[in-house]
Amino acid sequence: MPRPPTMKDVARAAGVSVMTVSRAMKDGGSVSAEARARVGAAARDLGYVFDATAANLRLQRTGFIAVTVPTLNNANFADMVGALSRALGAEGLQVLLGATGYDVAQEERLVGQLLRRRPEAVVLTGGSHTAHCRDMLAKAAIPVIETWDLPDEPLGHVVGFSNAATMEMMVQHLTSRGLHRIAFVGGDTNQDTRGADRKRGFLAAMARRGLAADRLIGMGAPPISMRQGADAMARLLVEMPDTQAVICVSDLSAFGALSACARAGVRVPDDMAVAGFGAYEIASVCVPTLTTIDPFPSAIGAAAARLILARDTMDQPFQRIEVTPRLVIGGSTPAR
Amino acid sequence: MPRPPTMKDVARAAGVSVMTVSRAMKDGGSVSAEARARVGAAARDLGYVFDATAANLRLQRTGFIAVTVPTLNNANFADMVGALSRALGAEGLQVLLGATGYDVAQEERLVGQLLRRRPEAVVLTGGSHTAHCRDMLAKAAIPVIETWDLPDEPLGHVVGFSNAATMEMMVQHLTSRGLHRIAFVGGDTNQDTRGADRKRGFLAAMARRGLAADRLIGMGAPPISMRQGADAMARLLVEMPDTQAVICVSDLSAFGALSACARAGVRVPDDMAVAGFGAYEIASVCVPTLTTIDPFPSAIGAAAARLILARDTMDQPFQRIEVTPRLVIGGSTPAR
DNA sequence: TTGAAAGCGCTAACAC
DNA sequence: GTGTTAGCGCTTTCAA
Repeated sequence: MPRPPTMKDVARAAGVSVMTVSRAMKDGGSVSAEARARVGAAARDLGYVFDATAANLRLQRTGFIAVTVPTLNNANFADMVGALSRALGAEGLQVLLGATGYDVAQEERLVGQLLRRRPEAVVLTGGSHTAHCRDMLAKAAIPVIETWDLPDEPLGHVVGFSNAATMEMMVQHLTSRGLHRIAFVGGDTNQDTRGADRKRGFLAAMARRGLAADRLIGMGAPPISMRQGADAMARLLVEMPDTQAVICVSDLSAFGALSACARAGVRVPDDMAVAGFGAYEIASVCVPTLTTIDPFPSAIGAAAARLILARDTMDQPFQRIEVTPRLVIGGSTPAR
Repeated sequence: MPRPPTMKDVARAAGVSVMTVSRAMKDGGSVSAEARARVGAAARDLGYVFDATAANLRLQRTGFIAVTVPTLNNANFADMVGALSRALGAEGLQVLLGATGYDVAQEERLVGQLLRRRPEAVVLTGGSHTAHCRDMLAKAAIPVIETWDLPDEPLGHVVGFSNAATMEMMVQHLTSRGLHRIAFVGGDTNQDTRGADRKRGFLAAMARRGLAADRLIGMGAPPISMRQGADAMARLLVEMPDTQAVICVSDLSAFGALSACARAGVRVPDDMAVAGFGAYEIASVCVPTLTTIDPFPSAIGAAAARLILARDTMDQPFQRIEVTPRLVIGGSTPAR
């Protein structure tokens, strides 16, 4: 298998020096129209493909932005990455994506791998990381952006929101409808730190109102699936049948809960109110529609992209951008 | 901002040559235990991070596998990429991911960008590409794997299935239940070529049985959303109320159709049968569960990974691996 | 406008 | 076991 042609090959074919080829590959280079044409023709003939690796080494700029998400298989994270990727791609930057599986140890490994590629910035989901991971990121001396969270001790920039505060909004909504016996369905590990934050927010919001927050259904390790949401609701209907409302850690589990109600002949919202998180498409299509929280994933991605693209002009101060989530009231909680 | 430390810096600090550092960074290198320890300590002190870019240039191996999908925001593609990424990551290969937006022109641009990174193989979704895209891939002289399809003129390896044939399975299922007035809901462009293939397969299957296939609802450009599925069903109920069954291009639109039936008081499957494609989680959770086709996305990803990892040992012949989809009968079509 | 030389950080090959 | 040399493909710098 012959090795792919290099600039040297193109130069020889075009009868010019490699430098002229290099200049001709760029837009602005000062090259005579004739030389440029000859180079273009030679490159086409040879099937020349520019080698970004070599250019990166010389320029000490890779054009990579490392991004970690808990999982690819989640519309919220996919939306964020999509928005980020589009905005960065327009400026010639490329996303280098990795999934942590909701596990800080795997995040640490992943970040280590990604840093070897010399990314120009790192975008992380969440604000919880191992000590070694924090250390690596600090030493990398590149912009770090934590998202989907408002960490107390951020590594750098932050684009996020308070997961706990969203539950205050939701509990407020439910109690305003006269519902007080409220359950929470989520994971029973702290692996999904944002989910755990929402559970904490739920507990705090209930405590603030003097309501008992002892209806907690833990469904194992994240991500909590639709099926697990359905199972949780089935358990709840048996074990705590006087429950009036259920807040689920995500719309996916909330939809599962909704389905379990449908199967059990429990009317939503009359017999049971159901709320989710995430404003996934399903929330606006299912019957009844789901009351949920929209965290504006693509706004988070777009804001992160803006921070990255502005890194040269306004380098120093760490930004803390809050993207305020919105309560979306659907048919799964009672009308006023 | 100080430049990150290089092997030279580590070598100086450890009192050895760069070559010894290089050897100490690998597992197998022949380095004395003492030197290895000194290098390790120096590297830790300096916060040294191995520069994969430079090593790649020297080794002429990047460790990148380029992967294109229509969109990240799709559980089927996310599953495929996840399986691929896990299998490749275990061997030190990294996925370089890009989204085409269901657009061959954008795929062409994307492939051009990705090839500049010198990937060691390319995994594409689908078998339709622009002429220039095919040309670039042919000239790149690296393994190319097309997935989710069985192209007539593949570029290289293939891991997929016949989208058209899945619709034969589905039409067979519906007619065996005595349903003959069957509609198809999908896009009305050819951008989603796999969706278009399924529509062709539907038309052929109907023709084969002498059934009229004139109940086609086109909902615009892909991806067809849950909402569009709901809108399509709403239209169908008005415009062709005697329709007995609807096949939707994906489970997402099928779920939308299901919701529209629920809203309209149409009983599924008694008054209307609904079928989807993809075996998304929602299909097994919604009420009733959806009859669908499981294309085994992670099997596709795993098979592609195997082809890539075996590229050295069994280089030449192009493989054509069929991952046979399975009909999953749910409650949205009538029991026998 | 064009070219020659030097070097980005790393490693294969070959000394010793 | 360790060091020296050369060079991967590109671009900056400087000279013509």
